[in-house]
Amino acid sequence: MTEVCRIYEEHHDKIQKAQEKLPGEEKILEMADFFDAFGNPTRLKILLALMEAKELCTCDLSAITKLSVSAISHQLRILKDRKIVIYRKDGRNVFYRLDDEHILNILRVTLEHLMEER
Amino acid sequence: MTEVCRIYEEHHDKIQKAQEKLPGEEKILEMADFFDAFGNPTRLKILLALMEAKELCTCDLSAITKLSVSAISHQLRILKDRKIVIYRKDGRNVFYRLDDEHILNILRVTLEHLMEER
DNA sequence: ATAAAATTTGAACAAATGTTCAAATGTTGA
DNA sequence: TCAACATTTGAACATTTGTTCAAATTTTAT
Repeated sequence: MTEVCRIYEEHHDKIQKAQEKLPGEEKILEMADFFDAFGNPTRLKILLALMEAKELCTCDLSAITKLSVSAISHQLRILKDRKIVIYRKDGRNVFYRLDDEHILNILRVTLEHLMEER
Repeated sequence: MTEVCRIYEEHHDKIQKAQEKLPGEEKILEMADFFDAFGNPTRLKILLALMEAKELCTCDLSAITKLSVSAISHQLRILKDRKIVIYRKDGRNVFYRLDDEHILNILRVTLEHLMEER
């Protein structure tokens, strides 16, 4: 499993340094979960819609994305659990927003990146 | 499938505007694939290691992450296909790097975000 | 030429994911 | 109190994903 190539000696310092600087397993799982939340078309549509509209209820999101209310609700739960959206109840509606400026930022930087031709 | 709640009328403009501003399906799939690449612990470890070390070969990455060379290679293929890393062959080694500054940026912004207590 | 080294590839398999459908929950207005 | 509405939830199911293992490639050194 952890074979090692011959340039191991040569690269030893580099490897050790990188290993030390790697965040702990727990932090890495948290970070992967965070990115994973953006890495699904349905969830991403929700986030992009919230980017435009600031605040939308489950039903609005279903209308915008043309996906079932149930599918949207299941995905909203994941986004909620991962602290990517926050919600506010008003009567029988539940309104969702992006959690903070960072989320908006990450979406913006990435959109920008993907818009560049390569 | 596409039920509509009673506040549809009230939210109609908001919904239409959000729908118009949503990127096309293809762009959304591309963007989701991009994020998805970061959303897996193994791939994220690879990226974080490359963030520190600039350039590493398959075997280095296996040593740093303590995962099998084969597992690393499979994941490197995905990162390569999605233009997140680039590679350079040197003899029997293949050296990988982050594709560009944007990738580094997104990793930095996200690390920063996750480091904030909430 | 040949053997060893570094990496890639493909098949197989278990685990995780995302949608659908039906039912449950909570809320409002009559 | 009841019916309609908005949302959530759970089970089921097909699809996708990620690792392992063995075999194939490619390159170097002898």
